[in-house]
Amino acid sequence: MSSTASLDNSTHWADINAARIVRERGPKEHYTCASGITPSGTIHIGNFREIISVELVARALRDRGQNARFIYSWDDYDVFRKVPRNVPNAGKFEAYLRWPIILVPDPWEKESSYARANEVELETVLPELGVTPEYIYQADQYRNSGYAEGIRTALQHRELIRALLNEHRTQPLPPEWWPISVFSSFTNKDTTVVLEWDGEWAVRYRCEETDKEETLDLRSTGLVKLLWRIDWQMRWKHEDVDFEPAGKEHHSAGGSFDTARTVSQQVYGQTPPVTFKYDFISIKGRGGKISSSSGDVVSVRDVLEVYQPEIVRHLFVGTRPNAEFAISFDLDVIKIYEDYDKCERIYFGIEEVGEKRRAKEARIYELSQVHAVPERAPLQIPFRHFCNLLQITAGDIDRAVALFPGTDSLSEEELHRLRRRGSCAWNWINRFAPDDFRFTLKTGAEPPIELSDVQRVAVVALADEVRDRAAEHDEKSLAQAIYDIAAANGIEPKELFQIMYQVLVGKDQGPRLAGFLLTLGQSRVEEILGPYRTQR
RNA sequence: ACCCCCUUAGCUCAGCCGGCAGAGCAACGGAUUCUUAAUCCGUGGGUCGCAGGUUCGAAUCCUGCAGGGGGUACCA
Repeated sequence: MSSTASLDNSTHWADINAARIVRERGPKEHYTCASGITPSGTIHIGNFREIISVELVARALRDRGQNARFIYSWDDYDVFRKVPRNVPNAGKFEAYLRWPIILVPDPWEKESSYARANEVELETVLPELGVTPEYIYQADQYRNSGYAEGIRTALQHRELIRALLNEHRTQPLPPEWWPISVFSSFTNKDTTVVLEWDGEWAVRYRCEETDKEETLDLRSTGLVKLLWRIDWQMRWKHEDVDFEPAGKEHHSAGGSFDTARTVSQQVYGQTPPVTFKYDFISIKGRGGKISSSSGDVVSVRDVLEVYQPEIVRHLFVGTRPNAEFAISFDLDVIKIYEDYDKCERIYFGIEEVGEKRRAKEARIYELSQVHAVPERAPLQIPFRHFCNLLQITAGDIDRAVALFPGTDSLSEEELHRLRRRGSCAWNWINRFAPDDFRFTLKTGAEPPIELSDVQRVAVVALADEVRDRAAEHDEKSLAQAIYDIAAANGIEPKELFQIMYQVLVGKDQGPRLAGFLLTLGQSRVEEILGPYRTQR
C-alpha cells in the first residue's frame, strides 16, 4: 500500500477527489460517500459506474488514513411505472402499476418482491468485485417513518421549494402541488391527491380510484414519500453525505443536481456534497450474438462472463469519470487483457518505464485489485494463448492451465485467478470471438481427409518427427524441421501448413504450427496423425 | 435557451493544479521459407482547433471565437 506522502502527489482522479473531500468538508471523524439507484430493473453496467466511482473514492480516502462510510441507498419505495420486457407473465403485472416496487411480487418467484429480486442480483455480484457498501433500504426507512422529520421539513418549506423548482421550469408548478406523494392504503397505488397538511404530522389525502379519504400521521404510517427531487437532499441531510457523484443527465443547469444544491442548502441547511459528473458507458461487439438474459441490458454479471473482476475494475479505474467509454466484447477484449497484464508488469518492475508513468500505472494497479495487491508478480497467461489452450483441452480449464509452463508451483490464490481468466477466455471464444479464432481439435477417430500421396508422406514424416524427437525440439527448431520436411518432399511450405491445419483442426489456418504441435504433445499428435500412416 | 465535454501524428487516444509533445495501431525501410488484427528490428510523421491574455516558460491556467458531441428544462 502506498504511503500517504506519495498519495498526496497522486494524479489519480480518485485520490484527487479524496483530497478535495477532506479539504472542502473539513476534518471529520468519518466521511460519508453515497451512491444509490432505483431497483426498478436489472442494474446494468452503466449504473455500475456510479457504484465503482464511489467505492474508489472511499478507498482513496481510507488509503490516506481517513474513515470512510460507503452507503448505497436502494430506492425500493419507487413506483412501478411500466412492466419491463424481460418479465415473465407480463400481462399479470399490469395490475401492479403505480404500486411501490417493494410490494410488487418477484416475477421469478424467488425473492420477496420485484425490487428485492433486482437488489439481490446486484448485491450478490458486487463482493466479487471488491465492492461492499452498507445498504440502506429506503422502503424500510419510509415505512418505519425514519424520514418523518425530513418530510415535515419539506412540507414546512413547500412554497420555497416550489419557487426554487419554478426557477428552471417552463410551466410553473400548480397551486395544489405538494413536495410529497402518497400511496393509497386502499389500493397501494400512488394515484392520490394530497388535500391538506395540519402544519405538523397529519396529512390528508384522497384516493382517486376509490374516492375514499384518509388522514395519515407521518410518525406512524409510511405511505408518504418525498418527491424524487427532494428525497435526494433529504437523504444528504439524513446521512450527512460528503460525497456523491451523479450521471451527466443530472449535471446540467436546471437539472436535478443543480436544483438539489439550492434546496439542500435553503431547505435542509445542508451543504451539498462534493460531486463529479460521470459519463455514460456503451457496449461494443455484442450485436446479434446473444440475447442477454435480461433483455438488451448488459448487467454487471454479463461483463464478468468475459472480464476478470480486477480487469472490470481496471477499465473504470483507468478511465476518467467524465469520459465516455465502451465495454467491448469483440477483438478489443484481447487488447484490454494485454493492457492489464502490462500494467501489472509495470507495477512489479518487470517492465521498465519512466517514473511518472510507473507511479501512475502502479496506483491504477492498486485500485484495480479486488483485495490486497498480490505479494509477488502473478504468472501471466496471455488471454489469446489461453484461448488456444482451452480449445486444445475442449474447455477443461485445469488441463489448459497445466499446459502452460510454470503453473505447477502456484498458490491456491494464484490458481484461482488463472481459472477465472480461463473461464472468461472460454466464454469469450464460444460466444464472442470471430470464427477465425475458433477451432475444434480432431480426435483421430473421424475419417482421415483426402490427401495426395506426396501430401500423405509429408504428414507422416512430420508425425514421425514429433513422435520420435519432440523432446529435443523447441518451437524454433521444430519450425525448421517442418520446412525441411516440406523441402524433402517437394511441396511448398505453405501447402504443408494448410494440410496440417486441415488434418488437425479441419481449417486452412490455426495457431502457429510448431508451438501448437509441442503444446498438443506427442501422444495427442500421434492420435490424430497416426491414422495417416496406414491410409492408402 | 441554458449547462457540460471534446478538438493533440493518417486513425484511436494519453498527457491538463505550467518545465524538452507521447503511446498503440496504420505508413515506410529491413529481417523472418508460418498464421488465427503474424513476429522481430528500425524510420518518418504534429502551427497541440483559431485569436488574444497571464507567465522567465502554456497542449496544460484565463478570456473570446469556431466546429463537433452530449445533457437539461415534463416524470422519476
